[in-house]
Amino acid sequence: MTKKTGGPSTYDVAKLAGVSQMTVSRVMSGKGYASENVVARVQEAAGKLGYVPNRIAGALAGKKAALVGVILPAVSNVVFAEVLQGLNEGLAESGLKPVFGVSGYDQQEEERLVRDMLSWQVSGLVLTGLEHTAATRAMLASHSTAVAEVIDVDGEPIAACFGLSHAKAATDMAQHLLTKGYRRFGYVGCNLERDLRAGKRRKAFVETVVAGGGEFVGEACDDAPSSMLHGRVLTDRLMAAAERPEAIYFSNDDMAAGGLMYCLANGLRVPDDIALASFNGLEFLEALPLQITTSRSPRRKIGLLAGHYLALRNDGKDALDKVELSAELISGQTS
Amino acid sequence: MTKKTGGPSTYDVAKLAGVSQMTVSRVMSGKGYASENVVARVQEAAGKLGYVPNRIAGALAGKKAALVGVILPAVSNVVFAEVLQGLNEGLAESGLKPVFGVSGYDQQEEERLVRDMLSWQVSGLVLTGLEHTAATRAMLASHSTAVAEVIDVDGEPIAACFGLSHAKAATDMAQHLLTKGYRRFGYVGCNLERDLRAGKRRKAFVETVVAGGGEFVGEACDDAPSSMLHGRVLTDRLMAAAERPEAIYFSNDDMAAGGLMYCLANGLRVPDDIALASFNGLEFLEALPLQITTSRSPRRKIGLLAGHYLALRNDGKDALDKVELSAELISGQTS
DNA sequence: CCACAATATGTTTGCGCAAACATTCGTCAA
DNA sequence: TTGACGAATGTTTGCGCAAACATATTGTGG
Repeated sequence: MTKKTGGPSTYDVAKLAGVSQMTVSRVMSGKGYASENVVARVQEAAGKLGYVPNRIAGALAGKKAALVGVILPAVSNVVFAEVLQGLNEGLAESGLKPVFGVSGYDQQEEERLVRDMLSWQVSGLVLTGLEHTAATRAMLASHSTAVAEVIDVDGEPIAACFGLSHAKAATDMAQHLLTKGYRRFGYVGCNLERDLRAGKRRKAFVETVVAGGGEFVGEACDDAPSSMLHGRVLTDRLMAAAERPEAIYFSNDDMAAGGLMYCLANGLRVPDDIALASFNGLEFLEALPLQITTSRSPRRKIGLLAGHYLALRNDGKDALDKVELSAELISGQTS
Repeated sequence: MTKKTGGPSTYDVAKLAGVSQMTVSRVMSGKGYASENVVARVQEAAGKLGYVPNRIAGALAGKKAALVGVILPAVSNVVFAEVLQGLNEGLAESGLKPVFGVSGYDQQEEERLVRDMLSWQVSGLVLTGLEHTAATRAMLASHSTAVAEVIDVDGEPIAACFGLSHAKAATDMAQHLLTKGYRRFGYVGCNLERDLRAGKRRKAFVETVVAGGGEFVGEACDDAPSSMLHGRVLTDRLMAAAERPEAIYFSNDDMAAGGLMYCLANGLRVPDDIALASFNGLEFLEALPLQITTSRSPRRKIGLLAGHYLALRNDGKDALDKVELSAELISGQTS
């Protein structure tokens, strides 16, 4: 008798097809033997009843769910959407299904989400960055779930790690701008307290320009989430200061695009009056009137590697668990 | 004995705390009575063992999972990120956890995802738009899961529906442009085959301008996903045609921003040479050198309403199940 | 000081499935 | 003809939890 639990079960299908529940289970999963006759009868019965297997029960019986938990700081950012896309591709063959959580760049929230994911018995977990609360690390240590940390490699990974050195990307950019002859630098960014990768880039950038004989003359930052509008406002603020920089490094492309809009709207010549550089290399930059100098992060590739890793680990196989990719510096028209 | 199943169970905690499994269950869920002494002992034991409740088992025993499935066409689009944000807020109190799937604007994929979500026994489902395959509708009809369709209201909802009339938004915009004196119109869009809302806007726009004495002189469309870059390229294509429009309606803000970039880069005066209008009212428009005329869609509100609805339904309560919100026309500097 | 409620705990049961272990049947080589 | 093996199916069991149903153990008013 079909309970109010969400639909027919193997019991109902079995009765209708005149076979045992186990046979239904076998036909549905395609594992084990079944005669063509029985397969046909079971499938017909299942179709007639609108049977959908209960994976909750399947996961409980099989002791693990074909789920991977993915915890991202934000979804409004295309960067993470692209990581996700790569992950989906990397996972596609494996039957693993990604389940998302959004931490809002908050380690406490991340901890909550990790606990949640573990409680769903996920067979793999994707985390952003290498910084987590002690409790998060403890939980992960005591569970055997495979963990892949993505985006960043500057730190101590828990286990597998796929990303790039943000410090290096910023250092390269600083070097590039120094080589171009710029000496007086500014920085525009936001969400630095929470977006640790952006913080690492800022730090490396400042250190490199100073070490290279440049001068760091000022910055405009705040804690709001990054956006084009914010980039425009903060660039305005920075340029209003007594000492104007010759070149500005932005926390990311959105902010830099806002900076460019500020320049366009205020008649500043780029790069003669002010040079602009940023990080990510998102596609929308190509739509702007000037190509912004930036570093392209291998976002899709990162997701793909993480997906492959978790798929292999799920099959009990070992897999390449540390890959440092590099960001490609794109010299545009704004520097 | 802790099996290799992913950690300690209530059994282990119970033994360590010297109580029954049921008492552990009660302490963990906070339901039912428990003395302070026992609560403390159980929590200590749970902490010591790193116990994380197995919600798979809980869901099976309780006959339903505290999950809501959310199927969106894309995550790279801020629109959906904002809907998601509202949904999270609407769901926050309820203990329901959203699980996402991305359909890529493909109804077949949506069908697969719905099946998947149902197999996880979700207690609610959020779908985008009102168009689904027959099989999807059949599945939903035979399961008792609450369903909320969001974004669009132009059609026959399965059950609950929270969104806006895209036809009306486009009609309003057409009227607005007619009132402003424009008579020769063009359209730039993409992904129309799949993004049915965009298609509805286009159709209503064309009909309204023609009915209002205007002329529809041409359009540039293709099947790629929408992006600023694409908007720029397609605007170029449209403007290269023999008969140039006085005003262009874009499928959305990204495309329109691309159009604006085209104009800036090619020295076209906006709105004198060409007027631009679009749909969504995303924040990034405020960063652009000119405010683009657009309609603001109540994205967060839509998510919030859907979240509240599903939370109430999950508690067995009835809830407001149809809300048509309206898009606010924002008259910018590009028309 | 008892009756009865409120509180505090324990025991049994079953959710739906699949692993593990039977059992039946047919086929083919010896 | 037999028996041995694989193919095809059935039966039993338990995953971890929580609902349902006991059974103590307190406290409180009459």
